[in-house]
Amino acid sequence: MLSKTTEYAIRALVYVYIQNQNGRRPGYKEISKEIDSPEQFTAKVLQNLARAALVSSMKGRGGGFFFEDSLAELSLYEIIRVIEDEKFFSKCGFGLKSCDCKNPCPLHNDYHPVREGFYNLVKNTTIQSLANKINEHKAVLARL
Amino acid sequence: MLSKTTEYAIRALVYVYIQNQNGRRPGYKEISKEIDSPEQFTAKVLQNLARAALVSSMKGRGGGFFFEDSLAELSLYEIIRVIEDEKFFSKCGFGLKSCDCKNPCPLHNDYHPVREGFYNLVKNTTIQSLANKINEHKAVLARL
DNA sequence: ATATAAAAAGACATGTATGTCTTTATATAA
DNA sequence: TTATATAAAGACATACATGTCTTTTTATAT
Repeated sequence: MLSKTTEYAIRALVYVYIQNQNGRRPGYKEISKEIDSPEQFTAKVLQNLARAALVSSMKGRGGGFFFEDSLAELSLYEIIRVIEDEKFFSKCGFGLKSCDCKNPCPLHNDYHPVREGFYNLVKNTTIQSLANKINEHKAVLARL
Repeated sequence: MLSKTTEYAIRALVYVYIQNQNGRRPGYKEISKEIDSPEQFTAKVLQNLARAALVSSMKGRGGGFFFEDSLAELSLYEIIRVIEDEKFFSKCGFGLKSCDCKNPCPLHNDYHPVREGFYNLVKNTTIQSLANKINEHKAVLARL
């Protein structure tokens, strides 16, 4: 459903958020090790996220990745929008150039609610909500 | 959600089925024109479907693609299984190597029903049910 | 100032999905 | 039996996702 790149992005940001809560700014080497993702590739992904201002970074000794304290909750939707291409949420599941309830493809009526379910999921899920589940030991960030 | 290849496969098979009902065996040139897909690539896709015995084909003059009369309903799930890789329906949405209700990733509880919804969709939708919607003018096969 | 640690950047490598072109095999019609 | 129409097959091309390697820039510590 999500691309590997997006998966890395989400896991990385959740890790960054949790470490920030501990007063730390992790670098990409630490991050990739903790979330079990390729180091250099993760660096690229974080670079893109920083360029899109979804996360902040500092170069140099003691630097790393962090969220501004002022930052609002960051939904998975906003991450997907930066990395993939949000057209997923409007695209016809059958591959037609145009398709809606008025002029449906034969899959539309059944596909639409599934797509909406995924849309609601990524709209309502945030880096913070995921981090909370981990902090409460209700889930884990990586499993090797 | 579905790859382009799978979309072509489904649209092609629906067209084949409808034409079979009219006593015809369409070839890949006709099929690709009618479903708006790349001609040679569609030929490859149909070739793979025929090799997997999801559809039958006849070479030579008057040949083309068709379903055996004896054939049971063909679900989208069976097509996906041949073309993509069915692991989608068990894969962790967060990218963890293992993830289930007992040992969940932080996305699991919300993602699981969405994945199940898609699974039920492709399990319950068949080439025949899609063709029926088109025959009843409740939907269309292509829109250019 | 200099060394060090970190992100940023650019070049390159690999794999997979998607797509095209040409040739071959085969069934039917004439 | 020859021509024709068709699927099958193989080689090639392109785009994008994924991943690695090396160099550059920049902030901090000493």
